Amino acid sequence: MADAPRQATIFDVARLAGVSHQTVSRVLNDLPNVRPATKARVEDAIKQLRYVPSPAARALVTKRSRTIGLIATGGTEFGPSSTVLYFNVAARDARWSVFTANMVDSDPGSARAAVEAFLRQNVEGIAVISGREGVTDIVAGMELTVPLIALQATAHAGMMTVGVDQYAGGRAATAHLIALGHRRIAHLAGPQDSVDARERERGWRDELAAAGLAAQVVGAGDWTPTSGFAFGQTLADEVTAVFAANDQMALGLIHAVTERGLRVPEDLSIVGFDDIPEAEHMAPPLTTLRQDFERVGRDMLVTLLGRINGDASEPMGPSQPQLVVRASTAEAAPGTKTGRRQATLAQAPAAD
Amino acid sequence: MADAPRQATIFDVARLAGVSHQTVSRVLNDLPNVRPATKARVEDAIKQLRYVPSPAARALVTKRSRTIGLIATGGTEFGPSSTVLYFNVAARDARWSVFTANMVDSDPGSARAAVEAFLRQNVEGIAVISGREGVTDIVAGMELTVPLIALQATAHAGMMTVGVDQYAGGRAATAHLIALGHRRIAHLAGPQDSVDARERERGWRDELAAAGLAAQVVGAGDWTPTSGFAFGQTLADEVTAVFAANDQMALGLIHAVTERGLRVPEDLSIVGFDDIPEAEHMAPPLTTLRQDFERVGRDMLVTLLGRINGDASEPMGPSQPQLVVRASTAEAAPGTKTGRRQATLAQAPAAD
DNA sequence: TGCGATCTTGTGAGCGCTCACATCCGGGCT
DNA sequence: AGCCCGGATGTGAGCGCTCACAAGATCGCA
Repeated sequence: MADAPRQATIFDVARLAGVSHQTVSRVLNDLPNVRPATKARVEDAIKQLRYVPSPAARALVTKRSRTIGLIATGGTEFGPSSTVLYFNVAARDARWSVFTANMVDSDPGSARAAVEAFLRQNVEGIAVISGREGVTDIVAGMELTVPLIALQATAHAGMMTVGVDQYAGGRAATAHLIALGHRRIAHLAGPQDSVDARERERGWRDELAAAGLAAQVVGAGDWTPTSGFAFGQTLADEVTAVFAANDQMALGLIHAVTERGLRVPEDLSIVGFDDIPEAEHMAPPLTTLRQDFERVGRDMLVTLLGRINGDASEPMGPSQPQLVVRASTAEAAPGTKTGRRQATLAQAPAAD
Repeated sequence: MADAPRQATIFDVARLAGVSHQTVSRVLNDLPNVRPATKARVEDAIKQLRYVPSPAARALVTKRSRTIGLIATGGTEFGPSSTVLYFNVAARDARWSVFTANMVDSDPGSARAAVEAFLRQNVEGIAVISGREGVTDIVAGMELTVPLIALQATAHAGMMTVGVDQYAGGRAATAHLIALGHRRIAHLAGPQDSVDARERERGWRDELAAAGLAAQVVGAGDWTPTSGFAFGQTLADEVTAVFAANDQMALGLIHAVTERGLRVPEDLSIVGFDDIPEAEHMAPPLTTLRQDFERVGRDMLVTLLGRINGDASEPMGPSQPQLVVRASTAEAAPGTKTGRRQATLAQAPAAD
């Protein structure tokens, strides 16, 4: 309900300012060769009429829209959703609009359909925030006419990526455990269609190899606490430490092993990944690798806008995850590395 | 890189089909009075040319855009982000596009700016997924010319709401604790600018009153685990149960009281709210109230589209949260309700 | 003082579509 | 056979803007 006196058009402004519509357009687009006095008059008229240019009309003729399409998978997981959040925030700061398409499944058809819908809307760039290789591949394979940016993933021609060095994170997590004296370090990996998951696993393997240790026990979860729980139920006894590919799985894992009578970290050290807000308050507080999702989201936007504006420079390299040591990791028990299953006898509560 | 033989226009289709552009338009918009044979010819041409109508041109003349603006606050919290997710999914299913504006702060100016940007883009409706009263108020106060929908919140003229019955959830949580024999039931509320938080608190108060119990201890957190932790550090001894306004705060609370030597649920029962994926695997698994965010997101979209299409029917009523009983609540210890601080002596680990 | 070079401003077309209206066609009626 | 009516199709205008170009104003220099 309102005063609907028809939005003012560029002609209304021109008339009020006593100039031609083209001059108004010049002012609008900040083109040179407009006398300051004229410019001021026009700006005045604009303000007076509360005029705002029509994006539709503008898009119709310029084929530009100041709009970006964003494809996101990962549901409500902390990492993806933070990245999406800050991508959006950065876009708004830059006065760009963003269309979002969330995929719950990784149905290739719907990814393709989303891209086509974006293109139809004249988006000037597309961002893919998805760990799922499939989705990124589909989009990258579409011979887009607009710049495309994705989270670090397998490289595709013409596609830029931004992200966090997952491999380094995997190594750091493992190195931390090795430094504590652990020798049997299992890995609870993420889903295999996630590049991040594979990179973390590769870091774990390489770090283990560098220390002359064998990489044996590896399980694959699906990022959920429940999959971590399942892994914990079947974990072999001789393992003294686990590097879980994310914090949520670490939580489920802790739950499972605690239920089996093991203590964390006395009997089993656990490292997570992400540093979700809950990590600090888990029982015990979780040692993990923090990723700077805010930075990733912003970098993606900035890099994409740069490319849209013809800036051919390379995107900035991946940022480094940061090890946050809390209470879920401890020195490996010296001496025997088996038979600790029975060790869970009562102790007086430790004072602070 | 690409074949850029200029997108086909409606005229190209018309020429190929041997009809006028207007007939093509009729087919496009599914208008009556087109001979089936003609229609078929046109559809054929469309397919052949891979023609897709230009939203910009269409929007320019119709003032419609098949686009919705979504304002979201709440960052990466599970509830809001799930709701946003399913709203987006439902929109895509309905072949509508959605612009998203995330607010990190509740700066009134930026909410207003977001709405104006939406309007400029000819959005046909606006949705606000925000617990923060401020944001909703701002938008509701803007005399929009398009339908507006928001999460359940204070009613505003012309604004529809959809949501979950938070009050009922508060009562159910409290009733559960009362049924277990608790008499000193504290509440850890959410931020006071959240209608949901206040409704949950009101439910707690009313249920307590209905049972003839006094509502004394109440703290206000900010939804984060850390604020729950702080509350737990200062919780009075005589309290035997806490209803926390969300699961994350419950987690921090558990952490704090555990650190103080209390056991959950033996010494303190705790109920959360939301049923985040982590709840099931907390230590102990959390009793909580599940909200169906997927339904809320979908309902918002459906209701909004209905209103856009002139459907004046009332939105469906709020859905009911569901109590999920896990291990963080137990019968109140009979007899003394004080002095239990010292009770945390060692016990043999319970077998399954 | 005059004429081209330069700055400033205006004019017209057209982006791709829908809307309002005009025109055409065939069949049922007298 | 002639006429009217309604379904099928075509015509032209115009949404609000930018682009290419033309024209007018200004200035410098000889």
